[in-house]
Amino acid sequence: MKIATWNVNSLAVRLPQVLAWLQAHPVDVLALQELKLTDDKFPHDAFELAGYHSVCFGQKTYNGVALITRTAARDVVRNIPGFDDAQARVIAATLDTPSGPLRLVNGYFVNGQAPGTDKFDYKMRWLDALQGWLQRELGAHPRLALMGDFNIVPEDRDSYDPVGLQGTILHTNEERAHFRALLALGLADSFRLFEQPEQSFSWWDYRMLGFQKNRGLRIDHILLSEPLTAVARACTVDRAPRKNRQPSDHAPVVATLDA
DNA sequence: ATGACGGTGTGGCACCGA
Repeated sequence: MKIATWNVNSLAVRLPQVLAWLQAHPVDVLALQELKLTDDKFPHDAFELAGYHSVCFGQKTYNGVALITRTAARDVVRNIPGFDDAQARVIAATLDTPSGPLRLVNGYFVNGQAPGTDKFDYKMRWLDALQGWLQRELGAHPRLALMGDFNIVPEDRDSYDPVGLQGTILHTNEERAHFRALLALGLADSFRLFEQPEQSFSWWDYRMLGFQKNRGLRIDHILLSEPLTAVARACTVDRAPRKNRQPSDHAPVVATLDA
């Protein structure tokens, strides 16, 4: 099976591209971030016509996440239980597969603006809460994938300018420590399970010909628990949609699992 | 040092993203 994540930067604008991508890449799971629309405007019908179920958690203008799935999802959780959050950033659900239940956690992680700001503090509190909740989730759901826009550059090789951007947002030691803490829960970065081209990124700035110059960051990730890591067969970034006429600034990331 | 690009909202622009 294939599971994918894509920050679409407004589903209202990107819906035709998402549907076209799904037709060309009929993945079993597509985790979407930055819907930028409320639940009453979510296009469930369009996904149903394409052969998909959908569950969403949106809000006006900012944030918003959804899970698009071939089979119906159950046990849907919105945001991090016990963490009071005005922003819609997490949706989790379970799929029943021939290999057993598969828990999906889709997150639009906090950006954080800059170290020392209120937004950065919020990012740290949000990451603390996520980590505690995921530890419990992993106890309850051995087959778990944590996927989404992490807004964290895990290592220097995941940035177009690791020296110039050292210590700046998405690159700080604090953010990277949180990423490693997630791995320490028993998760693996599926992208690094396989050989990859150098300078592989998942986001490029709209400005200054960022994509054309491949000045990007790898901030969209699919982390797999141990039973899923054992059956992982590939993980790739699909750069093609970034070349569309009206692209998201992010590209989809796709992981392939046996069974 | 700044702004560049794109999306949203209700605007004559500001805010936010990464």
